[in-house]
Amino acid sequence: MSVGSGHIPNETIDRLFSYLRPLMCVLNRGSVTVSSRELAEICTVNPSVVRKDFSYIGSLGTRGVGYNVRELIESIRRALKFDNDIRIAVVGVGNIGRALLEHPRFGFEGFKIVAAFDSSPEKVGQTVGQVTVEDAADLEKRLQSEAVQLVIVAVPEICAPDVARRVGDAGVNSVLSFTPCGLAMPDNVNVTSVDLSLEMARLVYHSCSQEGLRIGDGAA
Amino acid sequence: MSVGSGHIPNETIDRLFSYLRPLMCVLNRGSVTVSSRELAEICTVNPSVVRKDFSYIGSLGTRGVGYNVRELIESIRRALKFDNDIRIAVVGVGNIGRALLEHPRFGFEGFKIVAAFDSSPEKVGQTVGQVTVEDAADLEKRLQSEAVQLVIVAVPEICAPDVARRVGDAGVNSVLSFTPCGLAMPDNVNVTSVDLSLEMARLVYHSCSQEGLRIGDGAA
DNA sequence: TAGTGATTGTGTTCACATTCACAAGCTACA
DNA sequence: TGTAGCTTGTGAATGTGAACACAATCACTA
Ligand SMILES: NC(=O)c1ccc[n+]([C@@H]2O[C@H](COP(=O)([O-])OP(=O)(O)OC[C@H]3O[C@@H](n4cnc5c(N)ncnc54)[C@H](O)[C@@H]3O)[C@@H](O)[C@H]2O)c1
Ligand SMILES: NC(=O)c1ccc[n+]([C@@H]2O[C@H](COP(=O)([O-])OP(=O)(O)OC[C@H]3O[C@@H](n4cnc5c(N)ncnc54)[C@H](O)[C@@H]3O)[C@@H](O)[C@H]2O)c1
Repeated sequence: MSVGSGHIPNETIDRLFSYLRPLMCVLNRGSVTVSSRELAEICTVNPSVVRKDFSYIGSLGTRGVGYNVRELIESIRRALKFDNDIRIAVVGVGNIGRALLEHPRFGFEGFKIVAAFDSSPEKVGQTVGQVTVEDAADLEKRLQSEAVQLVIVAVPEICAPDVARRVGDAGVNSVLSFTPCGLAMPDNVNVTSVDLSLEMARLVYHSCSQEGLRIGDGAA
Repeated sequence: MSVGSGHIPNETIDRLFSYLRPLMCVLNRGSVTVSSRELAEICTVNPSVVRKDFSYIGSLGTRGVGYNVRELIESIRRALKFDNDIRIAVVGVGNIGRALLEHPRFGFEGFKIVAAFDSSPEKVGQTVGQVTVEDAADLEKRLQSEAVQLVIVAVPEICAPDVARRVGDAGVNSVLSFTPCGLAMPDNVNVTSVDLSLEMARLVYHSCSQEGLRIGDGAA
């Protein structure tokens, strides 16, 4: 019972994606193979974690040698259903929306922003990044005609629930929201909220907690 | 053995923070108490999760009644070491940095951006949000004089490792980075990277996975 | 072809987090 | 005062991922 027959843990999914960037570096460096130890070092994880992660998507390595970098990248993308570019739309071209649209890196990583929407007449018609901002009134229709797979919601908090509902109705089932409020969504729609406040609170908490650990560091 | 004598699970820390926003709403609504069932419903978690989370920071509820909202907020903030405003600096006032500086919500949530830095002469001297952009050359000195607890790094990828190192040297031990590359940091510095690509990849993966589950939804 | 050194793949063990179930304890009311 | 109806707090069971150790397997060399 090997090749991806069963179920892949959530944490493994995340790590599989996070291996892609370092692997591209290794590939550009000219290496043909990479060992679990080396990759683990780059990603600061345990080597056995790397091996077990790869074991979920099949036996890709050669004992005594390591993993073929090119094959590995290919297999990870396949496992993550990341073969083709992911088609994205941005709703709300304010500070955040603009930053996303002008961010060139997404294009290199397999994400393609195919449309942007705003309700403000001033914004509609502007070209930002690779796309021209469209009127939010046409949202549903255009999401379908552009075969959008994922929508990034970057509108003011008060509008977010309404926008999210419309996105869901249009048949898109992945939403990345920048408003930390909970968006009521049907079961078939996955929502993730980017909550910077939470990240910051966590960081500060952990820094404070380890404060007490700095004991006995007198010069020895 | 009750009141926060032991160790609080990481997941609980995250959830405790995430309860704060809904609790503020409940408070503004005028409710004096809230039950674990009600709060769980708002946050879409299991009620027993809520109760166990609160049990880690002491016995705060009244059986048969629920939790006093005001006391609860107070206790959570205390447990998270969130009594005073967290002092933050932003390095790199580009698209992302500007969005953060102009975001008013952070102020209401207990985060205070006390300084911003950029290396571009055009940016230095500009006032964005509540602060005036300073020259990045003064970074270390100013981080210390402003008693900054957390630095948000929003500079181009190529500069990030250098900026991070300087921040660490200045004695700040919490860094929130927008570059997804791994930043080598001493052990006493906590780094979190905001990786939107990862979030998007995860969303799409899970949407694709549950595709096969839509079986037998013929009109019944 | 046999021996050596290196690395993968995985069964097992361990640690942590979620869920469940229920006794303990509070309020309200007659 | 006693009873009924909730809701909390928590021990125990369950589920899930991480760490570990080691046999299986490969390339290389003589
Ligand atoms: N800026 C930050 O650093 C930051 C941090 C955390 C969370 N957020 C959240 O992200 C969201 C966006 O932030 P921002 O700073 O870009 O806000 P912003 O005010 O700069 O931009 C919002 C944009 O949405 C447009 N808009 C409003 N209603 C709309 C609708 N119904 N349909 C389409 N477009 C609509 C507006 O015209 C505007 O262009 C907000 O909810 C904010 O709370 C922002
Ligand atoms: N914009 C996005 O949507 C997005 C998404 C994901 C990640 N990121 C990452 O976030 C970071 C910032 O993105 P951005 O869009 O704001 O970039 P940006 O180019 O708009 O802004 C970068 C700013 O940093 C300043 N800077 C450069 N070197 C500096 C130094 N040594 N010290 C201080 N300031 C310096 C520049 O003058 C500029 O103002 C980048 O690493 C980017 O890859 C951005």
